[in-house]
Amino acid sequence: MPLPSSADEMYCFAVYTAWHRINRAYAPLLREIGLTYPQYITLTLLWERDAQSVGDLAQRLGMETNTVTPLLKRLQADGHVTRQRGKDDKRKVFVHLTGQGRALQAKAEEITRCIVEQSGFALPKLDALVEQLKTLSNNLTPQD
Amino acid sequence: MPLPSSADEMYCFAVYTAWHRINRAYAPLLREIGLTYPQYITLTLLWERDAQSVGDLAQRLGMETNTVTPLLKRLQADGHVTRQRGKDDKRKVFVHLTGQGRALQAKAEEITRCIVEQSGFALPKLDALVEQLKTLSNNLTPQD
DNA sequence: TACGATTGTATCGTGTACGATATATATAAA
DNA sequence: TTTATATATATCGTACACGATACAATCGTA
Repeated sequence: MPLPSSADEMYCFAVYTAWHRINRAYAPLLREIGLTYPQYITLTLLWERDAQSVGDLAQRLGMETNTVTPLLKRLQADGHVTRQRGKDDKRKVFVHLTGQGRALQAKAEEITRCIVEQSGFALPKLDALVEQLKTLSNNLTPQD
Repeated sequence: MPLPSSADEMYCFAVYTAWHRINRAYAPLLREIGLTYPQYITLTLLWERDAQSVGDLAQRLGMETNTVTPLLKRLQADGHVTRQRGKDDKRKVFVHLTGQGRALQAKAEEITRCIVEQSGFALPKLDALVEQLKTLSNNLTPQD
């Protein structure tokens, strides 16, 4: 048993480890299309709905704008998105997909399909897992 | 539904988010005793068994030594551990708890107890969750 | 014994992630 | 209209996290 002896600590350690391994499983595949995992997640939100503000993206990612801003600048530098000040409210910056950024979706879906298959989990089991994780998350940070 | 539309992506997003929220729930409490979450996890391994090598700690944390080395140096700078070259094998560096580092265990356990209570999960449910995460993790990176 | 390969740790560069803070814009109040 | 407050984003400093690489110590084999 290579985990902390206290039962309390095992639970948090397990989620910590699971996140690491998922990231490590994704990283080499995503690297082939020049993305990091957070960049991929961010693009996923944009593929679902284009032209979101920095704040909206940060809120949905559960991150701060000071994390998302440089990430978006890298996506912009790589030609996947553009960033434009809002005309209505000049404080806001809206992120738009480029053709190149939209074209990545097909490749990314292929990668995700590969990972999910590798997980060895059938859909009902994955659903239950996701539900539990959501409940856990919401209990820990109910303000969101 | 503030998540990616594709079912595939939801699962990985859920673990990603859960890890973030657990970290964010821990961070303010750990800050009171001057630790980050990875530092806390590392100390947990040392509280369980003292005098482990850098490589052993990295392997159990699922991280690379180039991540663990600076983390351990910070723990050393803060007076929680010492690092000593092995006498038998001089390539190895063994990490030992100081009295101060050992004294943190009581405070840290109190924090963890608080978090687990906040999670709102009874032990059998947590056990099931941990089992699923372990299976998922192992499927994704079976080489470990 | 010598020497090539392996092992254990550390260094460097890049990319998240967050707290604290700054800046500009927008809104509300006086 | 001026002032105060709130909002949206960005900047700065610190701490992970990893790939690539460097280096010294050790081991294996000739």
